[in-house]
Amino acid sequence: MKEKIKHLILQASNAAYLNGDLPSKAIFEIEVDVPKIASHGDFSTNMAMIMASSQKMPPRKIAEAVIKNIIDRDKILKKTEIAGPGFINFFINTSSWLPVIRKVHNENIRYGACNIGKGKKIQIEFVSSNPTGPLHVGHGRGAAVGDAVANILQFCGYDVQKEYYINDSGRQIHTLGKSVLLRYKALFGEQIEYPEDCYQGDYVSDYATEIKNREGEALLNQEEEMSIPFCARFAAKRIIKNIRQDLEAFGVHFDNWYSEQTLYDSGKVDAVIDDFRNKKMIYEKDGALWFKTTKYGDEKDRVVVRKNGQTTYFASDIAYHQDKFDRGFDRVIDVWGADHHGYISRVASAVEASGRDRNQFHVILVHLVNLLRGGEPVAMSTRAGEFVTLRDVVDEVGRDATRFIFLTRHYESPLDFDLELAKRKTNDNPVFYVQYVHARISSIIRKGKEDGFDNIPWDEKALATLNEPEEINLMKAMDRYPETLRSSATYMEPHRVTFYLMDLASIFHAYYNKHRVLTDDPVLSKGRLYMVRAIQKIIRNGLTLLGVSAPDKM
RNA sequence: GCGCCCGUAGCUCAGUGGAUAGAGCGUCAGCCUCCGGAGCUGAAAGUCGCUGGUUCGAACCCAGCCGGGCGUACCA
Repeated sequence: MKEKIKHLILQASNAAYLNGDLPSKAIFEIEVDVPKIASHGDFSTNMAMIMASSQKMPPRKIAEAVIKNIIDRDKILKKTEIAGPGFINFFINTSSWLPVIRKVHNENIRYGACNIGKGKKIQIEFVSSNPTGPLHVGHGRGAAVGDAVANILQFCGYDVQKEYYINDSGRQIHTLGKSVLLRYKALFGEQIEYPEDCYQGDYVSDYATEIKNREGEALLNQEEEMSIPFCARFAAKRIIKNIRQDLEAFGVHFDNWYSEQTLYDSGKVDAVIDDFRNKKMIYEKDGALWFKTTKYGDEKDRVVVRKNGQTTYFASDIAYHQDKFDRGFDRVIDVWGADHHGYISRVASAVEASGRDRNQFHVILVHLVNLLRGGEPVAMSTRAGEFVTLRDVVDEVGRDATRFIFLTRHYESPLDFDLELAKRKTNDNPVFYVQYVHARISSIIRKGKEDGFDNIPWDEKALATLNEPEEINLMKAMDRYPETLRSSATYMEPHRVTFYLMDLASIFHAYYNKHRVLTDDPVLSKGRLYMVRAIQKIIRNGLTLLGVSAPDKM
């Protein structure tokens, strides 16, 4: 509907110029808004105020000229008015809202889809937790955000690939191997000092026991150069498997799992370093190799190869991001924890140095999750091995509530996640509020079938019975869904969908409370059934994009 | 010190140039012979951290302060 209004304004402005009502042809991007106050109409535009200086006319005069030239062929406008300093307010005929219901049914699960992506290949990499321990709630938030963004982008015409980057190389993996080996040795009665910087969780001992059962005491006599990598690979493999299972249980499925180690094995890291050395982007200083990230706005240059000859994480990241683009992605998105924000400029520099445009690379920073139980903070220490894992949370409060709550905030806002609250089935917990709409409508449909309303053919007369204010409100809300998705995709902000669904749910519940769908009048009942079924479809669409189920019964 | 993020109702948060700033929770007052009360209606509640600036118009943009978080490695 908003597009139609924009079209009318554009047409009117051109006509006004042609017949001399407006002196200038200059038409800007026309903004049409839904006013906050109902008395200001269904839509309004500020274009007359924006154009005042270029037209050299007072805004109200411009507004008059535009309104005079509007040709409303479809008779969607009930009236227009000029208000305040120069707003043009548009009031829509109630009957003009009706077609949205037909549209929802016709487009069905594609309702709200668009093609702003134009089929461009886009990769979104998220979670990418180190395989040194189980996923915690923070990773869960990243997973929920990344997955929802991916779904929304897909729905808006991008060709999306979801990737998990496995940091299976470097020091942390070495520490993991060492941790397991020490626990292993302890199983044979060796007196060992277990360092604080080793992984403390019980799972480390579990893997040690498993190795003991399979390999006996073979590792006791090996050099650590052999046994530590063995333990590391053994444990990492199992941890990755568990991570994958936890993510599947959370409803998150990746298209690709990419190993950091393969970047080294294939020589890509070395090749990138050589390449940039030749291009003088990498230079030697104090015995280390530095990348000139300052050239692209970073605060200081960054080390890629340490004095001791070991590469840094940044070295493989340069190769990794170059490889992403080499795989043909037009845009690359990384979802990181907010504590990594200091890393953005150096990776962005590397991307730019590789000849890509800066805005082809985008980082979504997901802020931390405070885990609470009944208002009290839950101890979370990875080192001490005391933490509630994502799996624990999903098992306790359920996948739907967990995912939905993660998406009830902008991702740059810290989030309190209260386990007791998440389990509550009240308005504290909006997931049920939204799902309840779906279940309620299913219930109405079941009841309707008993009353003989089954497979009802399309009937314009029935549709035309819809004219209650609450019904018009619902149609307006349905009409807003495509635009909500578009902005959610453009800004990569899934919480916009979450808020939309809560809003739609609220409007539905109010309607439900005031009016019956199944009435004594069969024509009216049919019309209302069309409408509620359309609402149900949107609720299901939206929840699906967020990775949340839409139950028929609760 | 420098950089990034945040500061909106008692609490948790929406709102990225428009008109009278919204929602949930909490508080108070109401609504079920009827499709699911996991629901609905109403009320009270605000100097949008502070001060300047930009303009017809600022919670939103700019500058400077004040508070909180994070980062500032030859860790990831």
